[in-house]
Amino acid sequence: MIIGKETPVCACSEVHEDAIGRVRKDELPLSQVRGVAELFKILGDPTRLRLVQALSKAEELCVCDIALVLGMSQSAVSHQLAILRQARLVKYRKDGKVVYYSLDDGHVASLIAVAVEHVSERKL
Amino acid sequence: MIIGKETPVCACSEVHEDAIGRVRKDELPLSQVRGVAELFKILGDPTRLRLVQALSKAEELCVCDIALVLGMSQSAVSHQLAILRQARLVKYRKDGKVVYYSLDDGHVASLIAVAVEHVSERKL
DNA sequence: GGTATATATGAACATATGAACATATAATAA
DNA sequence: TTATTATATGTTCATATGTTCATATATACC
Repeated sequence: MIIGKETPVCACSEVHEDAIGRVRKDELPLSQVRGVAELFKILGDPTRLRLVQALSKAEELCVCDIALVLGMSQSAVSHQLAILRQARLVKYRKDGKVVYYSLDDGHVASLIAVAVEHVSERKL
Repeated sequence: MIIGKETPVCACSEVHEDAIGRVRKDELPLSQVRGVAELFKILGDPTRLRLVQALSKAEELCVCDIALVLGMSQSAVSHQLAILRQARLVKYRKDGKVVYYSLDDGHVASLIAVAVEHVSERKL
């Protein structure tokens, strides 16, 4: 097996140069790959997915609302919101003691829509 | 804090009934939420993302090709392919000793495209 | 000031995850 | 048959993750 471009580790002869060339032509820069992977990873948790989904339906929700809708503790919700905040998937607005969260971007909702469609269309 | 619909755990009075009602109206069934989350989770790893991305550029690639392009060991590639297979994101075709993998579905490629767009458009 | 409420954060814990290594399977060739 | 090649799988290990509990911060009210 050949690791990377230089180090020969195996004698794998089944290499398809043309296909490999096509793939190498438009590889995403690693920074983008990492960014995209992180986005998917964040959405790859049922709790956060439901949270984002809830926010996409309501204009905005306070932490208390979210905890109620998702049936989770305030602490758990707050932790997840912190993660979504760091990834800038949500934005927030403070009104007195209450903090209202909303989606920061429409892209995320459409991402989920495409994913739902894909999952729904699966033939068993 | 109120957990679920019944159990009062806190005296949170900042509940917005109307917004909550709207959210509850079209909640995704849990099975779909899980399915979508799993899809995102699988794509939420830089290695697998690069793998899928590579497959979306080439028609098909053998395991050896993938290992070469991604600079990984055959074993690591095979493990990741097993995960993608289980999730039915890829399909394969055997030709003698060689196994050729390809994307099972165009949706996945477009999912990634949307995500790339989202990540790219981020203002710093 | 002090108290209550809404949210945030830190620590601890159990579980999940990805990589590395060794080994197993399957197919071809000799 | 044995040897070789391409791929698959099992195991181990270090690390990451989500939740819970306890506590901290911030704002409003008395």
